[in-house]
Amino acid sequence: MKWDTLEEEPCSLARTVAVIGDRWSLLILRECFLRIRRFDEFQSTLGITRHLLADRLKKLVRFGVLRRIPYQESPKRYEYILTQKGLDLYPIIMSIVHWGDIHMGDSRGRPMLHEHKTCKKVFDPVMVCSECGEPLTAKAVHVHPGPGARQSSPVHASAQERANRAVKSG
Amino acid sequence: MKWDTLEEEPCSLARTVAVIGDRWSLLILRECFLRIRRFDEFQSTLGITRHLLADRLKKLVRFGVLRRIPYQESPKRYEYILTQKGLDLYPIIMSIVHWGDIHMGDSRGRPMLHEHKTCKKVFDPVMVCSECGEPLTAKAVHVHPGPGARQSSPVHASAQERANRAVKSG
DNA sequence: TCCATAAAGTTCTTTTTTAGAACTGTCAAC
DNA sequence: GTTGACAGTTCTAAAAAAGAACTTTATGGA
Repeated sequence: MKWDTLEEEPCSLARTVAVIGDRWSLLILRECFLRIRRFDEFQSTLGITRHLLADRLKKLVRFGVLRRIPYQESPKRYEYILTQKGLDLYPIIMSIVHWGDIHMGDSRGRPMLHEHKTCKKVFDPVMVCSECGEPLTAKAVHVHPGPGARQSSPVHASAQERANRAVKSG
Repeated sequence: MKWDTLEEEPCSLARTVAVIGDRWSLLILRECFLRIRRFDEFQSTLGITRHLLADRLKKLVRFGVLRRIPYQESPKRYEYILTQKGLDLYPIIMSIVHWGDIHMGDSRGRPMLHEHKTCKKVFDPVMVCSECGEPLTAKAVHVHPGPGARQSSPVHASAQERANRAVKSG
């Protein structure tokens, strides 16, 4: 599969994975939510190679997740800040962190705690149904094709599979 | 950064990324939640190379996300099913899908719709605070170190950065 | 003037991963 | 006794990442 075709798949997961589905992008976004903004800050905090960092930042800007804005002239320097589209990634980041808290912890306890400014309490994120407010589980959800589904084919068949079908039917 | 040290970082995001932070793992897990279980099913649905699929399945089993169980003898055949640890990834998958629905859609509408069996309605996932039940936003959350945080260092400084520090202080 | 430092990259070479295709082993069915 | 399914493994070529040095544009001293 070519990764540049992934974002065209009729699958919202595949399309999102095209944007943030690699290790560095997720770590970069984590830093963004921790108020990191500048190239060298990302580089020294993450230990990512400068080449890859430049590449990933470019990609995130291209997809509208980050915006590159100048913070000084002569020499021109830029920083990277989350757009609204980027801020909307928060539930993804939080659910990833929460799963790690529950399933990948060591004996020392959680690396970080999250406090809700609204209620002043340390909290966990909970995913609920927008309609009834009940917590969601995989077993309580039924999935069916929507208007953007591909006609009569697997949910996100690959380029390779489409080629296979073309051969079989041709 | 070596990826095999990622899971030891004092950061729940990094630890989770060590397990599911690559494109194929996320796509494989999506298939798992759509009831795909067998090697060739994964392979033909996703178009992943057999080599990588074997590798990723092995990794997910090693981390306890999937369990490899025989479904027939002679010849022995196995299928891969989600453990509870794997099922707990559901909020991550759902929030990824939802972000794609909102931000990566095309004119045709959503590829898939989700119906909550409990209330019988098509829904969106919403992330709320476990303590007060209000929807969460990045700006309303304050992050501070927990008991498992690294002492006086960046949240998830890399092996490279630790080496740098060692050089500076040595 | 010359040197050092800083930020934000780019360039280069080596190493690791991935793609793509074919091959293996074990059985069942025809 | 040949075909086909399943669950992989092996091979080579291509792509991506690691690791380190270099570039550019400017500031701040000695």
